[in-house]
Amino acid sequence: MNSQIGQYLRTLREKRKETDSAYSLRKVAKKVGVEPSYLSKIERGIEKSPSEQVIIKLAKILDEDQDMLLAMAGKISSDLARIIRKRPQVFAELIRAAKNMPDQAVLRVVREVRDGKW
Amino acid sequence: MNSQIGQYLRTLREKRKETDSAYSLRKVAKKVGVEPSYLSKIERGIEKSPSEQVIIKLAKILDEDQDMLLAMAGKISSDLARIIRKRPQVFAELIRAAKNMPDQAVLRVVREVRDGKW
DNA sequence: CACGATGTGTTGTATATACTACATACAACA
DNA sequence: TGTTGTATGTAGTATATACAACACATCGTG
Repeated sequence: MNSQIGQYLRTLREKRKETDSAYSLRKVAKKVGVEPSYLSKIERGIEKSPSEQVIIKLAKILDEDQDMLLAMAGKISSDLARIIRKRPQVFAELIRAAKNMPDQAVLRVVREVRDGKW
Repeated sequence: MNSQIGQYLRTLREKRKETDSAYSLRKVAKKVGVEPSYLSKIERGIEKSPSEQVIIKLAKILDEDQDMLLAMAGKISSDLARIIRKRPQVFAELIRAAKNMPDQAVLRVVREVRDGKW
């Protein structure tokens, strides 16, 4: 099922491994705190997506964006979820409004907002 | 645990029931497609939050905002989740940027976006 | 060529999720 | 007074989630 994130994780790790032997499956698994066999199955898409905790650790170790990895695993950062749940109607409007905007436009809005244009 | 949404649902339903006998627990449960005992437990906060499907049906029957009910149940509309997962980095930035904005400011941004100001 | 490191296969499992089924108890109404 | 509707209590269940434990085969290397 989740061969997406699996393949992606494997590619990232193998690339690192070429120049750094600390990126063997077993060593990464140990750093993350899971069994090697489990990580193996994740990378091969046999196991369903791991927990948010595990994904975040993998993101840090592999130096990847955690929001993207979580999305590939079909999840959403719990901090984002919390923000939305606090004001569900307002954020629902915001997200649905931005749905069809090109990235650039969204990011321009983000910058304006950050500059305190409100 | 979820006495929040439970109490809220019960209040809504009981209010309706005062003037419309179609809003008994049993009848609402039947409309939703769940066992009365299950709905009873949800309303009393004994049962964990129901599925998105059930919440959406309840929102329609009780004429409430489904994003809010979902949020009260600790969930996020799956359509919103899908939008975010398609472009996780962009939307993560947007949401985090809007985190501390007052509702009014967010809604102004929404209006601007809707008016095609991009 | 022995030995450690590496990846994988198999099996099991604790916990959570999202309910159903059925029995009991009360209350009104005819 | 009986039956109909209403809420609740107890027990059980199917499915998913998120892993661990351990044995096994291979591969490099010192």
